[in-house]
Amino acid sequence: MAAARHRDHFMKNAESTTTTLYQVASAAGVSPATVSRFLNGTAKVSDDKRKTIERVIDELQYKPNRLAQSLKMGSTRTIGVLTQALESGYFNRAMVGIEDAVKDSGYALLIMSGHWHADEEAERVELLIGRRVDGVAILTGNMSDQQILDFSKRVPIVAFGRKIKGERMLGFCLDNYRGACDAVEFLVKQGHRRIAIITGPADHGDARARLAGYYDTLAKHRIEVDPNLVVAGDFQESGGLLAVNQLLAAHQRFTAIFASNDLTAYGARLALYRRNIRVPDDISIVGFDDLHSSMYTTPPLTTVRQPLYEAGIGIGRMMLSMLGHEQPPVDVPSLSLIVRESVRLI
Amino acid sequence: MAAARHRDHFMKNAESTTTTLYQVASAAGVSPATVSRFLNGTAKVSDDKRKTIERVIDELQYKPNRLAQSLKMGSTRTIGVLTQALESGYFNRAMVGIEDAVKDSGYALLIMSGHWHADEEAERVELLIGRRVDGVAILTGNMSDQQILDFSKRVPIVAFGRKIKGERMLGFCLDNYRGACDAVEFLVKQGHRRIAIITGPADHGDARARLAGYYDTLAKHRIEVDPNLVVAGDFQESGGLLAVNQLLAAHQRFTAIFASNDLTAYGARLALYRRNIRVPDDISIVGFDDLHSSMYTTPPLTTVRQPLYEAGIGIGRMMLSMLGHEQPPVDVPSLSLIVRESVRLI
DNA sequence: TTGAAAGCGTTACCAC
DNA sequence: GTGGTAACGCTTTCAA
Repeated sequence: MAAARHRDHFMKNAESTTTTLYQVASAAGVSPATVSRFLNGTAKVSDDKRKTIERVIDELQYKPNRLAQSLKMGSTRTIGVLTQALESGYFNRAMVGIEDAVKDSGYALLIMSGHWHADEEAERVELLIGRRVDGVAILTGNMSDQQILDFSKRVPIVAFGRKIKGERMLGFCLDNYRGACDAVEFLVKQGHRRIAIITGPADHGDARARLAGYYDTLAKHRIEVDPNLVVAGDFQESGGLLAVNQLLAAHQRFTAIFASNDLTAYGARLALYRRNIRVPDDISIVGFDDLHSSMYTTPPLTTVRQPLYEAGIGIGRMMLSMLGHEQPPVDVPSLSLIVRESVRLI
Repeated sequence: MAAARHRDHFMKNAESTTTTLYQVASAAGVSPATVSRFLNGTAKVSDDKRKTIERVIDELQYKPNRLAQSLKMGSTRTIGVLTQALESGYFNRAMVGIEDAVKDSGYALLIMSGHWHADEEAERVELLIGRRVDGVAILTGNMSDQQILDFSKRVPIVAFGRKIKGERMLGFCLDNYRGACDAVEFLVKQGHRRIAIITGPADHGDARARLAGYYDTLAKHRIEVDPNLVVAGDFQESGGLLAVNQLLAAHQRFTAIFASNDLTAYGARLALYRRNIRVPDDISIVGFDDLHSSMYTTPPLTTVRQPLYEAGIGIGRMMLSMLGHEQPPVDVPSLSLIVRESVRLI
């Protein structure tokens, strides 16, 4: 499809005639100020004038130009959102929450993704600010806290996955550590002692918290951790698959796997399937995140649910409230273990 | 978390001082016009002036106000995207394509979702237009072609999943019918005769095309279709699950299931798992879409791949080219059957 | 209640 | 090359 060819065709008649408030005013025989006042309810407008203005407005199909409004008022009524990947079920769950939170506020979301790359993230935020968003929501990522704090001098920020707080900046986290403790605790309670963990990226805060939860819970139960059972993943299915292959190739003995996130669990589960190792009969698996699809894996995955949607609502509301709009309180539930069918009692 | 409480704290010192081009001009001892010319390379600027301007600009950390630019130039360099759900792996794959296509163009994406509801979709497009996007990309949805055509009088549109064409509007589809034919053909070639289909929503064009492919392919092979084997789904996992339950409860005989999309296949697969029916040993499944996760289901799903990413690239490029930016051609590959492990030869 | 007019921060035309 | 200045479409004093 030679896209370029369409150009000439489409460029002509590109001038959609836009009605301006000024035109409405003169057609209605009043001043622009009056029309503006009518539109915004800024002041009382006499009944007869209001009538004609109303009529003219829909005769002319007048729609205010938000650009001009924004320029004048210094607010675009737009919230920038820095996500990491448009295709991530994890982030998008939160995104839906944000979307719902701002739905009726007149704010729109300007979404950009940083792909877990600090430089790219900073560049996107810069872009967002350049576009004069009223605030930006940052979903985790790899920028330093200081970078974000600096940005918050230029624009209000709410950061998800950070505990930083500042003048015009709010940050909040879910307790990944506790979630991981719960998961491992559960495994232990089900009689598992040799529990492998497939970690997330080493530079990822959440991944580290989950790993810490693993270590500490094992320690708490005086279970010695076998370093051979902690193997690196990457929060992707492929990493989980590779990790299990590696475990198996090295003939490690283990009865359960704690996958640092659900995607990892999916990969792990496939690796097991390939070798005819049954889940949970032979090996138990617990994941982390509770992606929607974890309800439909075979077997359905026991996993730690992150209240991402609620977190999204929280993010949206916090932003709105920083922007001066009264918001109802939101309580983000804590992480909770969802017991399904991928763990067996031994 | 009582979001409202933060307000007072954050509202003060909300006035970030923004440097304007005018300030740069006077600090550099030149006219605004000159600064503008320098910034945009619109005309030659003498070396000494350029030097001072450059210096002043980064002393003052000047960043042009895009709002003012947009107002003046009549272009926001923003493309509106109407998707259906922020959380859909299907749409988001295309979204990533769009994102990549416009990445270096200076355009940003303003994304809104219509949730498959014609009214909401129209409302969003209206919002998008109100925000003066330069063009809008519409990803399927339930608006009528005429509605879209009407919108295209106000703003350039590229519509994915529609075959309509207009003055300032381009539409293109993937060939769902052919894809479905390929899927069913494959099943038949593998020896299946009693093939159930779990359909998508009846009012969904793609779903209907897939159903038609099912009927026609069976007919082509002189296989009589048993109406009991066509059961309704909803493009969600739950629908697939229910459908299979229904099939099984009615004691229908069948050796294969054609799921109208991958989510449906996941649900179907779980229903089978619950009854200890093996896939593909007892029942074969083929899906449609080839979501990323279909590579990691157990067994990995045989499915029809939709080149959504490439379609996204196409959408982005078509948009850009309608907007007057020369674009490289893109060829969107056709649908193709990805044979994995969920179908058995009988 | 209403209007005139001064911006908001740019760009671009018209002179010089 | 460069400066003055009129827009772009709106909101909001300030007067009347």
